[in-house]
Amino acid sequence: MEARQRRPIGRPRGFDADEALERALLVFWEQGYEGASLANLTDAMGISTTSMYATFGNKEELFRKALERYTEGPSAYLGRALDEPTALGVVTAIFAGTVRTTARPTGPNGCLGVQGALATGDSSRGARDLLIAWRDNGFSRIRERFERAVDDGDLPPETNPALLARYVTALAYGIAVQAAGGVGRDELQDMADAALRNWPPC
Amino acid sequence: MEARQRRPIGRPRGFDADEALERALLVFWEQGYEGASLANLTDAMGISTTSMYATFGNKEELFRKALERYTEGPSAYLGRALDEPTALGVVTAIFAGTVRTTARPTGPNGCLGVQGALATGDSSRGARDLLIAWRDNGFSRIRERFERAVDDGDLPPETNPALLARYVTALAYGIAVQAAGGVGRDELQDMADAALRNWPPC
DNA sequence: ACCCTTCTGCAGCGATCGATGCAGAAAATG
DNA sequence: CATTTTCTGCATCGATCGCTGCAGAAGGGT
Repeated sequence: MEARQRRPIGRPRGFDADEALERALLVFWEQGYEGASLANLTDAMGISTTSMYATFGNKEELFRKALERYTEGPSAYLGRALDEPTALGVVTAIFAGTVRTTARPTGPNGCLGVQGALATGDSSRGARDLLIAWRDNGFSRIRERFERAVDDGDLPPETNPALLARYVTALAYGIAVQAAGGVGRDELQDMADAALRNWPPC
Repeated sequence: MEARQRRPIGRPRGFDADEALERALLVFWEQGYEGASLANLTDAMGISTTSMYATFGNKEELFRKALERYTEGPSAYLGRALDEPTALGVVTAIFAGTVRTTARPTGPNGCLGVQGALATGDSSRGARDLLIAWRDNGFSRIRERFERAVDDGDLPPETNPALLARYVTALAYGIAVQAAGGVGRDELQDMADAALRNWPPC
């Protein structure tokens, strides 16, 4: 069989779908799902609504794909953090990644997974539930990493991994909320450093 | 002078403005500023849009008044917490109040001051900025309380009150985000208790 | 009685919401 | 060349958005 078709049949796309999705991600990140209108999105993406619907489906599907891109891009620090050899290293990397991603010198502040659709009307419940599942997935991965740390003897055997994961995610979400309100990167990093001086906290 | 006019001039209101505002508060709390449409609000309030505009001004003013009601009602625990004699007592009360208010057996979950308008479109920037100021006010009151605790010798003199206040508010916002996602009251309270076992954390 | 003031119900305002139908353009295929 | 497939630009859809004009109702003052 062939390695890959040279070009797909039919008229080729007149824009870069990846770059368009990146632009859409930035709009969702800054304005939230409900605050981002189709006009906002397509303007930023540089395409017509027709092209958007043909390529991405609809607004909710576009949001879902933007969230995937966010997970593999700005939020990819989580996966790397979980590979740190110690629980302390994991949490240090999580907090550093959270601060770096949510309080940025340019671009949107805050976390898409938090502010994208935290409280919504009925018509946006799909996006809201999607983010709830996204956050829950992050929590579960951290909890499982702490379970392994307990098994490794890295964390004391009496540690409650779920409780500890709740603590870490809560602090990370709190950092994201503060960053969304304009609190600066240095102040948030100092706070995270201070919180890490007591580890494990419970 | 008289104690009070018996009745104001003109046709009297056909509804209880306080109760209508309470209903509006619940809608904003659950659906956010952008997710709460005028139809949602007036339906819940049991009045017409005309009466709403005559009584409260417009949607943004209604939100402002609902936030005031929230501050003096569900969020009033903050003021009481700051009156606790020790910094540890203050933080314990703040966390307990946050958990109790954001993870409720009935009614909206989460914190209006966080999820009411965290990321919005341009047309809702007023509500967003209002909540940023609301959160900043809470932060400042906690920071000032910690400054006093340092002066009192209740907290070590090398304590950074602003940093500590960032930590407390971050954890509280994190609790609110988790509660908005459906995390239960007991689990959040256990986490807060565990975090308090190390105090001050920095 | 009469006027004045305030509130309510109905209807509808222009604008924007997310989403589509359709004709033609741009490519591969034959 | 003609055919097929896919994508684009234009125009627009019905629904909903926040909001308001207006006539009449419901009270007080004189």
